[in-house]
Amino acid sequence: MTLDPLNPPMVRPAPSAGGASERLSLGVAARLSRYLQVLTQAKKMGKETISSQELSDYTHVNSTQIRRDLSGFGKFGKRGVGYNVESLVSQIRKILRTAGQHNIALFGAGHLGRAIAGSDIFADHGFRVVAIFDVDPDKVGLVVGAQRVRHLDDLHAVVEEEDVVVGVLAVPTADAQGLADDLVAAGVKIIFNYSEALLDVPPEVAVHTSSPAVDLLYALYFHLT
Amino acid sequence: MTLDPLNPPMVRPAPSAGGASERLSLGVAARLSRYLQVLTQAKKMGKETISSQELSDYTHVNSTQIRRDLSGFGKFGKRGVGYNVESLVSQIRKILRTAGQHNIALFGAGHLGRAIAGSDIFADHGFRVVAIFDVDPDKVGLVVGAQRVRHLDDLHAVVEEEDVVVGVLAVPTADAQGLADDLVAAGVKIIFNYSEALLDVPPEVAVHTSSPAVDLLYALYFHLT
DNA sequence: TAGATTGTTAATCGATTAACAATC
DNA sequence: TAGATTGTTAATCGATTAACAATC
Repeated sequence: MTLDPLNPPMVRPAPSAGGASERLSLGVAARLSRYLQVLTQAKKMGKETISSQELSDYTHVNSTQIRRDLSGFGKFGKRGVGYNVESLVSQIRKILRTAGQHNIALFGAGHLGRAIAGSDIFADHGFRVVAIFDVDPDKVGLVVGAQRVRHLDDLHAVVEEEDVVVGVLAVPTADAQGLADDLVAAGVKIIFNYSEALLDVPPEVAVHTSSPAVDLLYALYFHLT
Repeated sequence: MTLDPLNPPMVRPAPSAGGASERLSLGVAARLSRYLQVLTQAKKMGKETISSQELSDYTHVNSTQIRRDLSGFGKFGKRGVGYNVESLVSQIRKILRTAGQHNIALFGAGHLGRAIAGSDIFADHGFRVVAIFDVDPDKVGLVVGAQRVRHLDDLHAVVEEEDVVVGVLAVPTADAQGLADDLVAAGVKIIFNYSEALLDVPPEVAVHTSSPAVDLLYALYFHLT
């Protein structure tokens, strides 16, 4: 990336959070999120500092690029030492503007839904499951994780009252599109899809589909060749 | 809204063997895998042809790039019509050299393990769960999906007899590194990690860590800005 | 034919890397 | 100091895109 002042780089230094800066490029935002994952776990394990080389070992992003991604926003590291894990976590959270608490509505109280509700993989990054829904009336009322399973009729009220920003679909493929429609109608703009369905949603809604098999195919290709 | 910039999977490519045919670049292999996911589902839904624009809508990969990725390997499309779904699936499988059957050993018979064993998300792409392991002696012997849960002592024998190429870790974070070590010792070269652990493995072993929270952070960034 | 969509080119943009001075 | 690691530059390589002729 050039530093030509006439051509503002995509990654513009964000002067001490709060100042409006340009939107990050897709690649930078994706990489910063990845660094955050590793840093969060490293912090849990009691690691206090981490070098760009160590981050590279875990993320498979080139270490020069890591330093470059970070130095665009400030001088977070100490030469000869590395980066302070805890402070880097909060710096990146600030850059990504995802420092707060974000509420999730979970759909599906089957095995996958229970696994998600019982995991802290979301909680560690500030996401909280505030409601669990299931279409099966037999499951409504059961307690899963810290939540009682609710009926779909409550969706609109819950989204409004709890400020739900993400809907997670842990349901059979056949049910996914209908629930996506409900979420869109309730005003939720981000859908995380664990089913295999190809969801059709309005352009302003973001869908992320989990695809472990795709990741495996990819890994396999490099293993076989 | 564009969601995924093709999150480069966290995979460590095995060191390239001598010369041989040109290996696909990381990006091309990742994108082809994604096309395969959409095509597989489109095929299930009875779709016979698909245009690069439709593929783009579902993968968020630019349609020109899709045509370019594909045309590098042959003229698979019909102008004015699009691509035949079924034939494109088999062409891409050939390109990725993952057309056969690949055997998986699954670790963890908890909610996540059961969800995986009961899903056809892997089966649709030629991956078959041939064994389930759990460290909990109380779970050994239970039937999950089509498998009886086994004791870890059987690992070496199963890997050899069943030609296991992938180990999937659906276990608590604290157990993941130990099992990764066992898998490496048994000769498995690809590990799919659903825990939060940062796994240390030899360079020839590929680790993919599932990180839904990272994907959500990324989606959230573009939602908020 | 008319409309749609592929295959391909050329230009631009972003990622990657080696190298190294700065400095902890 | 000596060793380590950041921050930064400059050069290269590969990815991405708009545009459009070819053609179904």
